[in-house]
Amino acid sequence: MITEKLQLYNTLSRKKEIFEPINSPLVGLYVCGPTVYSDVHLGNSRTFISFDMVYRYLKHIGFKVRYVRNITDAGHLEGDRDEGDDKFAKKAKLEQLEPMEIVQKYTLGFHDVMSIFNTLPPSIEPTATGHITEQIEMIKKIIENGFAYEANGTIYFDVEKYSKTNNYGELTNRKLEELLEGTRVLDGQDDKKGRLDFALWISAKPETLMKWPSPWGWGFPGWHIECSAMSTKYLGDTFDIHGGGMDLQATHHTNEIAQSQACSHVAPVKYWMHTNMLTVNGVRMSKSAGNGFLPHELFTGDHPLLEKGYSPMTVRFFMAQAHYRSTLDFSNEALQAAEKGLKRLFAAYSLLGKLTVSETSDSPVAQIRKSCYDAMNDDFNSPIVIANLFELVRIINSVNDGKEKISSSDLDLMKDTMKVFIFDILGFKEESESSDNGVVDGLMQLVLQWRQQVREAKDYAASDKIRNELAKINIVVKDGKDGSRWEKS
RNA sequence: GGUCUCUUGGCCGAGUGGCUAGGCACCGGUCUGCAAAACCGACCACUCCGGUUCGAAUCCGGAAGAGACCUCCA
Repeated sequence: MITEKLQLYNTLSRKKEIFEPINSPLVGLYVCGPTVYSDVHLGNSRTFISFDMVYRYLKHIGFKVRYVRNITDAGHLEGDRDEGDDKFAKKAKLEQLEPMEIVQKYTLGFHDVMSIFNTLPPSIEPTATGHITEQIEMIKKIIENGFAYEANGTIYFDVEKYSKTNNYGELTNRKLEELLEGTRVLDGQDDKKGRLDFALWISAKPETLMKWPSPWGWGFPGWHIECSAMSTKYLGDTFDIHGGGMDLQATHHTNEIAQSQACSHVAPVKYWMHTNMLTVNGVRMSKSAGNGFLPHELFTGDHPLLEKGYSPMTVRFFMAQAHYRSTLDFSNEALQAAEKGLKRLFAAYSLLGKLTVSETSDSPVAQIRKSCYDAMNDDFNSPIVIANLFELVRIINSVNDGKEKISSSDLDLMKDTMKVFIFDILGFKEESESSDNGVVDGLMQLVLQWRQQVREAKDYAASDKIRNELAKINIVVKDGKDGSRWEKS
C-alpha cells in the first residue's frame, strides 16, 4: 500500500507534479550511470547518492521499484567527430591495457565507492557492451521510420526531420532555431547533413579496438542510443522516472527522447529528474576542469585543498543538507560543519535507549514525524528532514537532562522516526573507528583506567602527562561524567 | 554571441506574501582538578534601485555580480 502522496519536480514541465506511476505500485526508475574510463569523482557520486535517496524513499512508502542504472563501457566519444576510438580505447592506450581491462578496473572502483557511500545496488545494472544487439535493433527501427540515415557506415539521427513532427528541444525549453544558432557550422569533415545530427552508430576505423558487426559494417554504438536501448528493454517503451545529472539534460537526455520517440512513437519518460552540480569555489566540479575530488582523496585528506580527511558518512550528510536540485559548494568549513552535525545526530540517537519515560509528554514528536514526511513528499527535501531531526535531537538531550518529559509511546515513535529517516531513507550508517579486532580499543581502555586511578589519587601531573603523550600520537582524551573516552584527532 | 539560472547572517544551506528552518563558527552558561568534549541558551540575514500590496527574502521591472548549458563530463 502506498502510504504517502509524493510530489516531484519534473524537468519536462518545469514544475512540481504529483507522482502517479504508470502501473502503481510498480515504478520504473532509470538513472544514467558512469562512463567507466576513469575514477568517479565526488560530483558524480552526488548524483548517485541523490537517487539512492529517491530509490529508498519510493520503496519506503510502498512502491515496488525496479531501479536500472547502466554502466557505459563503450562508445562514449570525446566529441561528435569520428576519430575512430572512444574514451575506453584512448585510456587503454594510455594505460597500456585492453579496453575491457579499463572497463573492469573502473567498474570495480565505482562499485567500491558506491558501497562506501552506503548506496543500495540497483535492481539491474546493464552494460552497453552487453546490449549491442538491442541497440542495433533500435537503430534499424529508427532508420525504417525515416529518422536516421547512413553515411559511410555511420548512422546519424536526422534532427531537423524529427523536429517537423516533434519538439526536439522540449526538455530544455528551446526552439530548434535557437539550438541551431548555438551550434558550429559544419566544416566539411563530417558526413552528417544537419548541424544538430548526432551519431547512433559509428563506423570503425582499421585501428579501432572496440567494434562489433552490424548491418552497416563494423562499428560501435553512439553514447545516447545505449541508454535508450537499455532503459526501454528493462522498463518498457514508456517508464516512470528517468534521472541523471543536469549536465546530461541538454544533449544526452534530449537525444534519448528523440531516439525513443522516433523508434516507438511514444514519449519514453513520464518524469525527468535532474540533480544539480557539486561546485568548488562556485565552479562546477568536472573531469575536464581538473577540479574534481576523488572519494579516496577526501577520506584521507590527501589533496591540496583539504585540511583533513572526512568520512564517507560525513560527505553523505553534507550532501543531504542541500536539496538535490541546488548546486552545493564544497569547502573545508562546510565539511567540518557536517562532520560535527552528524556526530551530534548519532550521539543523540544512541541516547534514545537510555531515556527515562514519564506519564506525560511535552514533545511534539508526532508533528515532527509528519514534518519529515511532508518534506520528503515535497520533492525529496532532505534539508528540511534533517532540520526536523535536529529538533528531535534537542528534545532527546533535554529529556536526558531532565528538562523535558517524554511518554513511552512518544519515545517509541521517536525511535522509529529517527531510525527510519536516518538509516532507511537518508541512507546514513554508523561508522566505527576500529578495524583491528578491538586490540587498540582494549589497550586504550587499559591506559584510560590507569589514568583514572592517578586522577582519583589527585596526581594531576601524571594524568596530564598521559593525556599530553597521547595527544602527541593524535589521540584525544575526553573526560566525561561517566568516565573518559578517546578518539583520533 | 545565444538560452537559462542564481545572488539568504562569519561559513554551508532551507524557505515562492504575513507565523522570519537547520548545521557549524562566535558569544553566554552548565559540567569539570584543569583543558577538551558534551549539553543548554542567545544570536534574527535575505545584492542594489524602483514598483505592486495593508504587508515581500518570497510577485513585477531595472541594474550589478556569479554560474550553467549551447562542445566530452553526474
